Amino acid sequence: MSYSIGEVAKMLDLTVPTLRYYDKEGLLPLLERTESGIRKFNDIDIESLKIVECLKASGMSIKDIRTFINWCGEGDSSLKQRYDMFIERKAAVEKQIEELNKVMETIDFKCWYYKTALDAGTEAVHQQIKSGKSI
Amino acid sequence: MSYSIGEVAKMLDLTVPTLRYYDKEGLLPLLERTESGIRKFNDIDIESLKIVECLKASGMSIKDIRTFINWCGEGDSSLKQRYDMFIERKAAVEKQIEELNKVMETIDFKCWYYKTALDAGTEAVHQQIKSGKSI
DNA sequence: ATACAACCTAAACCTGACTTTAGGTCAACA
DNA sequence: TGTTGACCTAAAGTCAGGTTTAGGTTGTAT
Repeated sequence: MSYSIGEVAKMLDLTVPTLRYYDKEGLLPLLERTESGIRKFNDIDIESLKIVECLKASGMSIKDIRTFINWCGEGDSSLKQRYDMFIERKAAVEKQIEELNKVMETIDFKCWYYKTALDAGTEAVHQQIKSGKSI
Repeated sequence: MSYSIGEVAKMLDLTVPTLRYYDKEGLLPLLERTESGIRKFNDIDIESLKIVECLKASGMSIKDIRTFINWCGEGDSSLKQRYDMFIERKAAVEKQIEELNKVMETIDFKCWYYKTALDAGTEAVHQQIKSGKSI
């Protein structure tokens, strides 16, 4: 099976220019073309793009993703680098989740704060001792 | 207690120019100054900045944070908007955590994939049926 | 044959969130 | 009194990650 750039854009919820940009940035080094120069994506390209999206969602830059893609093209000699990179990504994502959990606590407090204020009709319900300007 | 911009930068792990930028962007509307124009941060400003950081970490833009800050200055008439905003933020953060958990699954798989490949000395250990290019 | 959508490139443009630069003021210490 | 470090502003610069534009080609349906 092979897909046009427009089909892939729909499948992965990306725009056509974004896919061209990724290609230009070297994230699709093995992408094939028709004789007339039209890109032909196969299932492995789609899987690669899903990994690219995963790495992007983990907070990696395009430049660092390209480094990884290049390692993939170098074969077994880069296995250690690639392993280390995923271990590092794991730690980074764990840290982000932790951070978001802390953010959630604050947001949950604010939801309660504004719900009670809204029920009371006024934020003054929360001004026990400390008064004055506040968000 | 009041603090200089440099002290606040250290306390919140921000740069001095970033704090000036936030001020210029209207995130600190009640910030006081000395007669000679030097910024004087008090404890409530610090708390406000912590909320700004929380909202930023939840994925909000400076522009939208300013809108919220402006609502805070409008008093009780904006309670509903502020409540709704936090409910929306809660949903947004939940979605991000969910997304990161999916990302984690893929990364965990890749950690396993590369660990076994590394132990075997070659990625070929994973090529059972489908062979060819792959990341 | 002709239209029309989908494809192509190169290059310019855009946005957000800062950072850097340039030129100046202020406050405390020796 | 001088000098040093921290403060100030306005304006320009930076960077990532795309998006838009302009001009052109391709392929399929009528």
